[in-house]
Amino acid sequence: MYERKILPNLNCGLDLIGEVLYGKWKIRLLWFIDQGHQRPSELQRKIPDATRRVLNIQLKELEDHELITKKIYAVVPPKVEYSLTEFGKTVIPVIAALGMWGDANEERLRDVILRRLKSENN
Amino acid sequence: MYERKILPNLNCGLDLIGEVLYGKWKIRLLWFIDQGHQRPSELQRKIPDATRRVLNIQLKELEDHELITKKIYAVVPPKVEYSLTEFGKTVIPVIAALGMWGDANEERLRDVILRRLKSENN
DNA sequence: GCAATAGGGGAAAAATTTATCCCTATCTGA
DNA sequence: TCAGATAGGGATAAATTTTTCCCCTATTGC
Repeated sequence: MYERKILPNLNCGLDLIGEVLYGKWKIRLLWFIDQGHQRPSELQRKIPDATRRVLNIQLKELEDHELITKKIYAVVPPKVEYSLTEFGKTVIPVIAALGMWGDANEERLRDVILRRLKSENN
Repeated sequence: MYERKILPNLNCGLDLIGEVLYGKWKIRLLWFIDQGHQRPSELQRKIPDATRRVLNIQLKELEDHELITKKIYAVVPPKVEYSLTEFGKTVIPVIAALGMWGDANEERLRDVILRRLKSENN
């Protein structure tokens, strides 16, 4: 496992939430789990751009941070289900706020993001 | 300037907001600018763990994404002031929601984050 | 002349995060 | 018997982000 060399700042609320929500797919994972997509394979189908590997890694981090729990059924073929913890549920409204702002400004955001990409790759 | 090799996903609101808010210091920059700390040196004092260089880079990105504007005064020594655009102001409540959740769960978050760090560096 | 102030930026290194590739199991259905 | 589904993990490469280091501009004050 990778060992951090630079310790994170944990001074204020923004630092703290950043520490648990940063990660390319974490917010989406929480969102889809909340929507009832609890099995790894479902999540992978919902987030096809992520590789299985990263999703597993990020799910593990979410679990370590107590936002989700993992239930492994002793059956074959294996079955696993993730659920939000009570704590995890409290972060959903915050994610919803992020998504709503993004949706409300969809066109403009797409526009400025693409413009910047083009000038980068000028 | 670094040229991306993997294009970002811009499918949903969450992708879009992620694209403009990701960056280790961006949220804090927006927050402090909103609080009235508009000059680069002030922002640097507010965020001492970031180097000048990164703050400049991230401020430039926020500017490209039209969340802030930069005003350069033709004086010596130079004076620069950043302000939120109208668009940028609309994202502040979302950031506030992030910060409030983080503050409300401060102890627990610090606890789980530190626990995970220790087991990583076990 | 030299330091301090205020704001920048290039290049390269280091840190961190993601992606790629390959392997392990077992059961079901064709 | 072979393909596919289900879940997982190690090793390594590649991508991306952040840090480090060093340099530049111009004026004011001593």
